[in-house]
Amino acid sequence: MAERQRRKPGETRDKLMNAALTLVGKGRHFASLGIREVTRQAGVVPTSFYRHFRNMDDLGLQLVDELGLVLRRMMREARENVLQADKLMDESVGIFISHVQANRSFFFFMAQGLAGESRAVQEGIRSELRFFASELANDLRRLRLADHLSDAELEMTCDLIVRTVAFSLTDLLGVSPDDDYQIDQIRKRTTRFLQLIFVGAAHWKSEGT
Amino acid sequence: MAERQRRKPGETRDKLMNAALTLVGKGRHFASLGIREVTRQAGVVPTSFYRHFRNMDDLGLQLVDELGLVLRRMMREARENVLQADKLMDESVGIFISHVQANRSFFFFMAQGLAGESRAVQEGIRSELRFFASELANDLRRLRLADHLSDAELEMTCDLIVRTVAFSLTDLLGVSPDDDYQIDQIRKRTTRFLQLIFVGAAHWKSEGT
DNA sequence: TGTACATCAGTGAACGCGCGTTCACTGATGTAC
DNA sequence: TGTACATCAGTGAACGCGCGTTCACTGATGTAC
Repeated sequence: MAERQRRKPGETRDKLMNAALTLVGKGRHFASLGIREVTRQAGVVPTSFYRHFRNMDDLGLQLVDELGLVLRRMMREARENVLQADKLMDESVGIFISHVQANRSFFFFMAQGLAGESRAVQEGIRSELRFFASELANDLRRLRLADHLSDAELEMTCDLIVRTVAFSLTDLLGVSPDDDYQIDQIRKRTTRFLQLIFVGAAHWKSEGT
Repeated sequence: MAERQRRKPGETRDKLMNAALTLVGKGRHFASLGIREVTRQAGVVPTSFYRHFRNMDDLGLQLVDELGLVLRRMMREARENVLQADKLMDESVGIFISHVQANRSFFFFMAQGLAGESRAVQEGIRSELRFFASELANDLRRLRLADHLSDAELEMTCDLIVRTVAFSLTDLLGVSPDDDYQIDQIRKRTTRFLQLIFVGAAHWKSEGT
């Protein structure tokens, strides 16, 4: 081949990152991927890898950054579409699930990375989740859905919500993307979890804990 | 070497499983471990591996079984020690944390396996968690702490509790085992999560959801 | 506008190494008679 | 109790292969004058 070199800048870089994601999406664990394997999947010579990444950990870190973008897009869509407070949970969970379906590989990567080999990747994903929780807290304040909670209590509630949704992610990824019945079960269960947490938050103060 | 062959039956098998766990405990991901690496750590010749396991996945499956024993021991201890209902959560979380500290490698393996490469390992761990949740439901019934909840509601609550604790596991494993301050923070946060869930469960019915 | 040069992303060949797996062999233990 | 044999967990040598990484090279693009 070797037809054209130096196409659009960053093209090969993207190809490599997508190749890694593709392999992860096929069920491989990121920690077990090799450089030659990724370049092969990307249709690129092995040496090209080093033009863009120092090693696989480095590629992982850059995937975390892209993951951040995916999460932010999801958040934006949720904010735009959730207008009525009473449907907040239903719709948010729905948006979450549809984004997971549309970016399955990314979310596989995220689920793997939480207990992954690279401490840096782990920290990156964790900090994305923290950011997510704090944005959620802002939104709930804005919608005046948490007026009776102190900042610390609201933060705790949002933290628990994000964790619960993140755990549902592993349910979702364990099921075929075509299995609508199972996916709907997960959707319902996740929604009920969130409702339970909200009921808890609503009555938190009255317990005097 | 080759001093003695055929010592206690299963001795080498245990050595291999412990070697894999040790490597995982050192931060390696199970999916990236190799047969030669594990046998090296175990101080055993590579060919010995095949006397006990077909491949690394097989070893992983057998680790899941042992993990089950660890979890059952933990459950038993919790049942023996939690006598007063009002300290139930505090003490249970304490027992959980001390067992994680005592079996760190096992819990690393568990956290990794939930989003792991082998579908079988994943299913095994998931089913351990389900079992745990159903045992918890039994206990809460027995202690008459869930009288106002239907079976389905109680099951949901216990599921959420187990998930929350499992997620705290990843917090715990991300922190040095000597960092008492951070561990105490995690302990407190987890306890508060559980309290929030309990408050939610206590007021669930009154919402008419 | 044209020319000279630096930069940079791609290439293919080559390296030494560790990997998973096979094989035939060894000797201790368990079992049948 | 003794003997013959099957079984089984260990061993070390050997295999071919794919791995990560290096190197010198190529040619397109960007930049200075």
